[in-house]
Amino acid sequence: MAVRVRIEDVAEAAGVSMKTVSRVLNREPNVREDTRVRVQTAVDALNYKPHPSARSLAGHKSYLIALLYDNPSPNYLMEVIAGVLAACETQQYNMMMCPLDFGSPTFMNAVESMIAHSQPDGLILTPPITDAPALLKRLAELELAYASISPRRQKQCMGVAIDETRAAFDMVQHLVSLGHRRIGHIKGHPAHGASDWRLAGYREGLDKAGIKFDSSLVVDGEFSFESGVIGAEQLLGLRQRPTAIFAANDDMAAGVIGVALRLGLRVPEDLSVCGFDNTPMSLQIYPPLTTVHQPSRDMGRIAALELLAAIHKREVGKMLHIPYTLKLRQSTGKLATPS
Amino acid sequence: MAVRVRIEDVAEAAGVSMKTVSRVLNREPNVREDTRVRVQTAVDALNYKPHPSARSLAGHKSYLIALLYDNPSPNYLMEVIAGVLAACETQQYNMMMCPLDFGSPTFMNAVESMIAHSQPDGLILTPPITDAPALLKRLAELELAYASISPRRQKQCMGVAIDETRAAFDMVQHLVSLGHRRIGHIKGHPAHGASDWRLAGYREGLDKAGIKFDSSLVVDGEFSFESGVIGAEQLLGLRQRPTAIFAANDDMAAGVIGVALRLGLRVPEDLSVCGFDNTPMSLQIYPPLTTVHQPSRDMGRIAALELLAAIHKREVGKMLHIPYTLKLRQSTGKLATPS
DNA sequence: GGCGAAAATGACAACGCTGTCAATTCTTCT
DNA sequence: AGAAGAATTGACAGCGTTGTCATTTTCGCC
Repeated sequence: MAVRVRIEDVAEAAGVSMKTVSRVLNREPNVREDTRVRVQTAVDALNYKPHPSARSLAGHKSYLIALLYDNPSPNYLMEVIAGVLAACETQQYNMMMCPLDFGSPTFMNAVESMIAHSQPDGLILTPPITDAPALLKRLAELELAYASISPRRQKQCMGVAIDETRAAFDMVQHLVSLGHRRIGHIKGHPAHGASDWRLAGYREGLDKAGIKFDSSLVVDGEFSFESGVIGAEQLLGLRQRPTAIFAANDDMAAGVIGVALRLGLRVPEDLSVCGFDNTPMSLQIYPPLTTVHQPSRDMGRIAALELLAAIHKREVGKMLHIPYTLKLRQSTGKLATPS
Repeated sequence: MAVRVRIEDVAEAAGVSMKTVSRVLNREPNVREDTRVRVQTAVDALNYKPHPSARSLAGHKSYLIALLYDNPSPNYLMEVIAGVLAACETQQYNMMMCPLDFGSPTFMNAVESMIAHSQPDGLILTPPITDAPALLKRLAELELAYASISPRRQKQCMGVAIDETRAAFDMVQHLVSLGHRRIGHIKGHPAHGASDWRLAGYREGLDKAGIKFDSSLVVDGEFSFESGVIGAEQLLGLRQRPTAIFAANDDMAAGVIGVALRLGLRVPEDLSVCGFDNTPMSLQIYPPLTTVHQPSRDMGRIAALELLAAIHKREVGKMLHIPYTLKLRQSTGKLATPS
């Protein structure tokens, strides 16, 4: 590789001092428009790229944001990552990945060590790490900025979320509109706020339709395919079994469909099934799954943009809510025989 | 945060010069054992972490490796990432993610720009980016080290792979052992070496079993669920349809199962289906999919370790082959009625 | 036109570490 | 014991930026 172009070279080419080039590059105020143009021209002509480490060292910033996650769905995380990277690119920032074990006793040690070593300028938290009290407390102490994606307690932090309760509510309304009255629900993992919100939306949906809540129709799950299988076995083993099952995510819904087929039930003629998340898999099973689409990539991008803005302006952002979409597919329908 | 502990502080605590501390930290030779211990003790006592940017600036290294990928399966990529991160952690390295569009005319510009900006010490290439001639040529020019995961041409580069041909061969043998003679194959995306290897293994498997190759039983695919659906419709629409279909990956196999169920065929009683990759989805469809497990996490880890070794020792590594596993599940079986 | 204030620019010292090379200490051999 | 050579250690100058603060230029106004 040819020798590196340095800020000094650009300064000479533009006939200004290094510091002025630095100002232009960092969009600092108090630079005359014509010198700004002159510098920018020199930068482009020389194809100058500032040295990240030098910037970081001199500027007392790492130009790094860390993405904290704990074993989420790869599909979900990859979408979030794509969004965060897109946001970082526009602002000369980098993203580092931080896989963590939320439940582990060394969780906070791992976080401390990561922070001490990498010195990120900010963090992006994904569920369920959004809701680790010890972590949030420590970040406040360190005055380290963070943005949360779908945190449980949304009032007190910056970040982005969708109205999951409303989405679940809409989904139940969809089932009701198809004629279903006995609607089962498989809950999500108790550590995730999403589980509560989706259950709440389920209950509100029943209320709205004037259907009495029946606790035997709600079973525990933990977002995994296997827990969906177990939940489905419980629900479909009931004397009066539900005609529709709303699983709190797609993986569990896939488990439900598997059990239904195994039991000789047709989907959706004998049983309607719906999930939440719109994973790629939801289109790859038979029948394609009715679900809720959460714009994860946008959420990653927006969370990162908020975080970067907060880092620059040193002010707190707000929790942003963005729209979701119901994906109505073939796994839900009217009953073949009127119940 | 408290004021940062610097190498100077450690040096003072240990009663040596900064340079000696640096030597201990970087495992350089020519340090007496007792001073090494003394320094290490001071490092631990003060919980000293070297400042990455300062190290990078002074050492003319970025301590960064870049992971290049183009829209692969999220499941696959997340496994690779986990492996690469694990390897990086042990050596004080960082990983950066580089999503790229392999087919785009700006592909090389994107790469150049990333390299110029981030100055990674090495790259990890994932399929199909492993096989971009322009990229490999440029990396050779730049003398930038890289490790390839499952590249098409394995002789000339460092990296890691499994014997995909042999795995496909084994899979066909499995189908033959169940009594199948008319075995269809849906090919993968032509840009991926894997497509060729798996097809080759399919043909070798037929040869071994003394089954004549029938080109009407091999159809094009491109690794997507949808292409699996189309391929299955072709194969199952044949006058004499196959009794088993070996799809070149799991997504396509899922498409095959969907079509089979839609046509009223039972799996595996009327049709055996198998895939490749052992994605989580392969366990979440009904019936669970027979497939080949590729240890992607290990492959990521090993590729990163090779790369880091090469960066340190400035010497070229070799292509490593590691074992795969056949996952025999319920989507393959004997025919219900002898054909 | 001249004055004071504000805007624009520049000089130079950090930032925290490693490379270089010189200085010191230890070995080994005679 | 002394010399040569090897092993170990240290002093110090960068690495390429930005922060600080001084200096110069421009502007508004009487």
